[in-house]
Amino acid sequence: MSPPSFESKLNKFREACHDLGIKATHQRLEIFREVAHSCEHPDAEAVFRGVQARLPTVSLDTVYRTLKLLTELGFISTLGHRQDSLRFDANQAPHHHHICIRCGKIQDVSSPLLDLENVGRNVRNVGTVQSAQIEVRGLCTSCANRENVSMRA
Amino acid sequence: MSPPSFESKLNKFREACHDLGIKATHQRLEIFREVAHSCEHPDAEAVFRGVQARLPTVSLDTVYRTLKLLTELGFISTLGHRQDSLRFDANQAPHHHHICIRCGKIQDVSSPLLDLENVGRNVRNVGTVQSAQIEVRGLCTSCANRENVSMRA
DNA sequence: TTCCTAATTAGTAATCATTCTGATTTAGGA
DNA sequence: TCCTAAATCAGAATGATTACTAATTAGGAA
Repeated sequence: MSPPSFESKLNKFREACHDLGIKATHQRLEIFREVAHSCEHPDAEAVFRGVQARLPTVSLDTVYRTLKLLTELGFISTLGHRQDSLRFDANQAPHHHHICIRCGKIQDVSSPLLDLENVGRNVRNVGTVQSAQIEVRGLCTSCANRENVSMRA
Repeated sequence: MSPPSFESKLNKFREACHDLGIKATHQRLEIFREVAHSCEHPDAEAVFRGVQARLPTVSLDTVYRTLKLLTELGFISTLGHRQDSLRFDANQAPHHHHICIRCGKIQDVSSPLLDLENVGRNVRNVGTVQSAQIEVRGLCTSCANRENVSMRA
């Protein structure tokens, strides 16, 4: 990320803190800086090590809390989604998954537009393609209907 | 999955065991059956509970080992991939990821063909789309080059 | 600048999915 | 049937993450 773009993000973060009544602490700013300046898609431990160079007394706990906060505020995001546990599937036909963000239901989705060749054509410059998994998140039809009903009430 | 199709898979599994010199134990067959007959995309714990009804002394460890084996042999697959630790990303522009299966390097990939609207059109029947994450796995360019060199040697 | 309170720290411990260990059992070929 | 490596079992260990406590620090409004 380029420096000017980071500075504007930093200011937005300060504003968001102000609006929410939470404090823009050194730790929070440094942790944001660490993630923003890394191209490595670091994990919490790596962020911790990076921030430690500038704030030697920072605690791992603060790093975890702050990464969670930044994610919730939409300033950073996670790669993939947290998996409480790995799930298995005996359907060996090529397909992808739709995961309901309300009830957690997982449905199989197949689509020629999302097939391996199509993905491969779009990824050629970064490397080879062996597999592609698409995780779509949203409301399943029953949760979406329930939402519509409650909105009308 | 329909019963006849499962029986043929079961036979293929027996054959594969024979070919590889590994044993087609009750536990393995029952664990395979459990995943194949479930439409719930179960996790290891759920498979364990299901198999326990038929094999009361089965251990959780065996379930984990067998699910791993079945995955390696290509009889089942996992939803997404195991994350040792969650990784973070400050790039908030819509993009996806290419993960090198050799060195683990993660690269950002963006493509209009893989954007949210396009995905949404293909998923309309199962629910709404809020976000879509694509994880492409393969070799990064440097690992692919190294592979080509060693193949020529 | 002062003050109030949120935030941080250190250190410990809980949690939960997963994997390892060491002893015991068993599949399946001879 | 017998034998042996492979597989299983029960329980302990591991590793990421989260939580707790009590004491300390520091943001930021007045």
